[in-house]
Amino acid sequence: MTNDGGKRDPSAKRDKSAKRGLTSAEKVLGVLSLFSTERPVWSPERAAVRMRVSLATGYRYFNTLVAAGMLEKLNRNRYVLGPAIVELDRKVRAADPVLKLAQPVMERLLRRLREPAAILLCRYYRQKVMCIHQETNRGGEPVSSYERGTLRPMFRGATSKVILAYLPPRTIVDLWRDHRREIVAAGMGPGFEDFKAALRALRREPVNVSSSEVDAGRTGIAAAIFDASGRVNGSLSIVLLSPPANKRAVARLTMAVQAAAREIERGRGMAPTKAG
Amino acid sequence: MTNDGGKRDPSAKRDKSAKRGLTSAEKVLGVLSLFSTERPVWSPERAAVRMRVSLATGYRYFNTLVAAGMLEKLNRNRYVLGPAIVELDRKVRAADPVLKLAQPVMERLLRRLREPAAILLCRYYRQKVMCIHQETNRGGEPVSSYERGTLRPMFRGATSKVILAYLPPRTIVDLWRDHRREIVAAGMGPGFEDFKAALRALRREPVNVSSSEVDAGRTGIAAAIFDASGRVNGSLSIVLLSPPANKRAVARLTMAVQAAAREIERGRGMAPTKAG
DNA sequence: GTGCTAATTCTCACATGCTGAGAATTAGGC
DNA sequence: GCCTAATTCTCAGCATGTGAGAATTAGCAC
Repeated sequence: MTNDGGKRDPSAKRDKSAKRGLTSAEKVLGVLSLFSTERPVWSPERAAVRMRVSLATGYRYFNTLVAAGMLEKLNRNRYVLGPAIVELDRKVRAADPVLKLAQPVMERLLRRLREPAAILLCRYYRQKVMCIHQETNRGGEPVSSYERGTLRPMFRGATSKVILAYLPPRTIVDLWRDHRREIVAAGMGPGFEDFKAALRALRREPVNVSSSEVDAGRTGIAAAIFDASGRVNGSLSIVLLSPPANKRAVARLTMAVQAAAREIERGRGMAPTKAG
Repeated sequence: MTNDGGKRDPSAKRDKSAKRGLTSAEKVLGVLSLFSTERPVWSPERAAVRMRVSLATGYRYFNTLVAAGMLEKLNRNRYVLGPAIVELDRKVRAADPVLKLAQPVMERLLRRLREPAAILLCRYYRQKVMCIHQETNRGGEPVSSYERGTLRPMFRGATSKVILAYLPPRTIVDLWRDHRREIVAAGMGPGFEDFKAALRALRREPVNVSSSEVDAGRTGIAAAIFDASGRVNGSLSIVLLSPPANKRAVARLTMAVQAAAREIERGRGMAPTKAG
């Protein structure tokens, strides 16, 4: 799904999974990850080649995805991601307790800001950080790169680093194994011990402030959000579109984002619908 | 996906599809439609019972969906729809040319309105109408029932009726077959000829105005949006939260929504990315 | 309309791999 | 660190997914 070139989820069992071929349903679902912003339209033929299946099977896959609404036939030979996805995301939003809690807090936080900024709610997803919700005091456009569903780099930017700092040890090990190069480039190397030390350092500050690490000229001020059992759930961050005026301004925003994160945490507790 | 109780897509071949059982991938995808706003959390066991498969297979289905990111394990026994859906919807939005064109038009249209209102962009989807985008001049909350991904009834409300009016004959026949009761209740019966006459009547007006058909006290003013080959693509509508002041106000809004729809249509033409 | 070509479905035989039942194992909670 | 429920594993049997190619359909040009 992450379009990372077909690399399997590294948090899955690493021992035997490599051997066994993909199940049929996995291959069908895999078709969805062919679709990207750069290449939003696919034909069954081209997909069949990419998935290493016959043309007939390519059509079979597309047909079952179309039947599920996950794909939509634009016209002869041209398919795009389908409306079922839109409907599903609505359900995801409706079922997300953190989003529900965070939204009003984010709106309130934004209203207190005088400078052009965006407030971001993000979470960890597959060795990256995904934007869940954005509030902005501009006409939307200038910060559109942070909209819901966008992925951000794991090791750069306050939004990500504040999550990274608190990820469970297993995940940290996996990240080191899979992204050593990137970690070193971000100044958290060169060894695993250095990386862990960098994370400890991040944990010492309640809020992370980073400038121009993702987008030039932008400053992120981020606080982690924890769930009831103390695990990191995501992050809340203020993204300033232009460099902050002075130290005092940064201090003020630091306080504000931290307070907002704590407020979101306070709202949790009531368990969502019970599963049977 | 529409949660319509497992009813199959009626636009599919109706002759032989009934006989053959579901393919494996179809069943896996079918699991996703168990999740709803009312019941957002499922266990593999309960899903296995609902899908008429063994417990082991229930776990297998959940595992492949989790591997694809379509489901996420909250904790032991509790699964929710996963972040891959969020990521996919981002791609859907990025690939939607109508949305891209409509958004600025909708913002501009909204700014011209003095009264509390929402502007809706909608489309046909599986015998219903789905909201694709919403712009509102209130604090979001009071019109939240129209947010992206929401389904609206096919035969009530201006937003839907203006689409219904131009659906292809095949679809109309299917709708009559599957929703006769509802159509009659909406005053478009009692016979198929009456239904077709009602649609003709709708087509005679460029804009449809309906009051309190979906939500009490609300008025919808909607215009159809057509694609380059003249097929109905969706609808643009103004939803007034309180009854309009007078006839003149309605006439003004009618003009405005129609002009906006034409503006969106004018923007199309440039073909999206070519498929291979 | 008529014909052309490419897209799409169909047929069928084969073997892959999905399935259910139950045993074995793992993991949370007290 | 126990205990019970959750989850995975094993395995045999057969349903069904698969590829190759033929048959059909649908869009498009003239």
